[in-house]
Amino acid sequence: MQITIGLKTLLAVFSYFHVQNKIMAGTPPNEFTFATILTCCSGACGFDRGRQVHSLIIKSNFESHIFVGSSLLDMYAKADRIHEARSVFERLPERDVVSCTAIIAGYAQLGLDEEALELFCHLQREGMKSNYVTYASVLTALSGLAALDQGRQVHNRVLRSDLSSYVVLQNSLIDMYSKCGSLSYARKVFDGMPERTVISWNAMLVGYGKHGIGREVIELYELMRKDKQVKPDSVTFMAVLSGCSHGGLVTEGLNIFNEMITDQDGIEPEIEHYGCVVDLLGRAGEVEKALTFIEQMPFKPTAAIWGSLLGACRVHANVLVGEYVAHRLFEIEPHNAGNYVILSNLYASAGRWADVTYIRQLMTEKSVAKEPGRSWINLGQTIHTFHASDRSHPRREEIFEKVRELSAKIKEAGYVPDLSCVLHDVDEEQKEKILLGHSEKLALAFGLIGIPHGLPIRVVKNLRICVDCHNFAKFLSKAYRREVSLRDSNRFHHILGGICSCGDYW
DNA sequence: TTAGGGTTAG
Repeated sequence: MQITIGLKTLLAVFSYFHVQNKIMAGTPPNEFTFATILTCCSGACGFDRGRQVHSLIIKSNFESHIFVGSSLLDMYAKADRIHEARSVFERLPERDVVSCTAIIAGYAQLGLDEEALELFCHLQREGMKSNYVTYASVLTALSGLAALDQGRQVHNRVLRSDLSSYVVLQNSLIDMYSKCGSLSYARKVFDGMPERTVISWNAMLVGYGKHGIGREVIELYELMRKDKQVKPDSVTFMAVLSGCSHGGLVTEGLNIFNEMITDQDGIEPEIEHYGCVVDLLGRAGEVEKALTFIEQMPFKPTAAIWGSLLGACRVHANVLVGEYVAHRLFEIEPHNAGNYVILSNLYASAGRWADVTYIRQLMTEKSVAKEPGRSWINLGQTIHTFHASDRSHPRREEIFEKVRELSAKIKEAGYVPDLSCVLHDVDEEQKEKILLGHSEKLALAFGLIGIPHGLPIRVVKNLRICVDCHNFAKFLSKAYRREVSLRDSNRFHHILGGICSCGDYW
């Protein structure tokens, strides 16, 4: 990988000077030269060079050439300059499937999913033809949004096109369905595939893992071992180990890790696999064992690994190890608010309020800000997004009324607001008000209003779900006899009858 | 000559 980037950069520099020399020698570069050179300027490191090439392109009057323009906008998109990319796209006198796909993919790859979807729909209305790259790109955006209805529509379009047998597209569909919360559709696509690549298997395994269905992970993995067409790779093991961890299959996970250690498949465990084992041990409450494991592994622990163990310490209320781990984590990630929040929750669970206050002060001192939490819910074709205490929704009065009604009803059933989830230094009444305004609760209340009984309420959150909101959703599912599916930044929580598929560990 | 393919531990 390192070599590839090195070569690419080298090639970019070479091509650049080659072009410059040609110009100086009186041989002007043409559309072929520019389109090629730009593909070597991708990413942040090639951006300066790319911009220089752009000015040459303008001087040579090639900016509106379709191939040159497509590479140019792709170069900007890959350097995280989506506005520049869009403006190149808008200036193109004619568009084709490649230029349209490049800009849609640009938005999707930067996580600007709504913009990607909007543009896809707009260009389709204008008569854009899609090919498999276009569909794969829009499916990525739909996965990010968890927009199941639109995902199914795109699937239907794919089925009506002559692209439906593309393995790549089917892999995208598996991923889209699983990220949109529908494992059964994902499995349908998987089962219907005449041939599968290792990616197809991995996508399905990751799906089961994220949904916490450990048994299916193991069953599918065993099925994969019997399939002579395909061999597991490093990602397969990651998917299986993580699936075991999320699904609570500790022994199975450890066995599979040992199989890797004994090198049965020629795939050496990487730091990520060690990370999965830390998670596996931590989840099982073996926090000290996990710490020893970290100290003995042949890699320097990353923030992800310490983060996993800190999460385990929070769940199992191990303040001693938690404090140690948090400080290792603060050394690596001093500005990640999530870590401070978990340590604060850990202190709160142990009733160490002075330490909770200290963490809050520390966050202020270091000006660590929490990334704003955001939840959304799809109703038909529309995505409704909520921020904390969001009053921008046209049906806000109804929504806030529903949250209050909900809260009162589940309190009767035993729900107690977990005030330790509020880091602001305010009185208890205020804390409860802040908690009730959490974006997940607004989205859940809106789902309860808008989604007919009998259908699951599917909510997506951009961060890890908060402890109080998780508890709230559990009580809601029982009191209103509703199935709740919550996707957070980590995994799915399927909540039914007051019980969550994550086993309260996340 | 242009987009480019899907899966990755907290």
